[in-house]
Amino acid sequence: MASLGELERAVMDRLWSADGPVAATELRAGLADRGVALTTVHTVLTRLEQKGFVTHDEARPRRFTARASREDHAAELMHEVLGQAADRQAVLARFVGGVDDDEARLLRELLAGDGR
Amino acid sequence: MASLGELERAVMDRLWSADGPVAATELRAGLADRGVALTTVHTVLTRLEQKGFVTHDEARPRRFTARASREDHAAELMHEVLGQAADRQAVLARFVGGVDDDEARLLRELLAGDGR
DNA sequence: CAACTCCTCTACGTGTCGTAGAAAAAACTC
DNA sequence: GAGTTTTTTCTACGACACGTAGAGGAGTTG
Repeated sequence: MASLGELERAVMDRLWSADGPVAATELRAGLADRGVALTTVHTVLTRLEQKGFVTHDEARPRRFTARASREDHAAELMHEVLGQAADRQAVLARFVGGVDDDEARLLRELLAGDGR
Repeated sequence: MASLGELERAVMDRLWSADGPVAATELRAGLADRGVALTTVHTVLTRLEQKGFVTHDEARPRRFTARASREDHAAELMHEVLGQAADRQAVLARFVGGVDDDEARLLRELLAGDGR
């Protein structure tokens, strides 16, 4: 379960917030508060690509895109955690026990739709 | 979100499988395949305590216990992931979309119980 | 082609984790 | 209770991940 560092997460956040591919320079601008060098951004992007979270096109100022949406990523993580558990039912029971009312309602609706 | 290393996870697994507190020597025996030294086990236990995953009693061959059950731990992780998401509804939707039939059935039952 | 921008390669510092020895502290044995 | 064994603590080191970025080459632009 490859996980993300501080800066890596920050970069992913920008990529997720953007709609469409983003160039390294733009990403760097978005991270201005951190004052990181452009090469740093590149390094992080390379690592994120190795981890499979990011892709880039072939155009020349390279443009980077998150592979999965922020929500898909979170949902995938949840599935990973669940998948690694031996007793999934027990985990789900505890998980459901911890969701608040609104979320429980939403879950019920989501599950009601398809009569599987 | 403190995460676990390879050996740390192995130790947690033993603690979770055991019913009741376990001494370091017993843990080491359970990890015989790895051939780790007893001091290594102690180091790992100390770190796991620092991370809040483990407690020990005051009896003299110290006995260690996992703070949360395996299932609680997994459920907590899932909540952590969900909690960090901005749009929880979207995450839940995708999560539900990915569960298999059995799990969906179970979830429906779990949610049907309380008419919140 | 000269100047500029962008990308890749390489590298270093720091923190975490697996690993364990040395030595203190406690327990056990006669 | 002195000697021996077990347990615990303290300290340390190598490997690897991650934040960080310089050097230098590749590509773009005027």
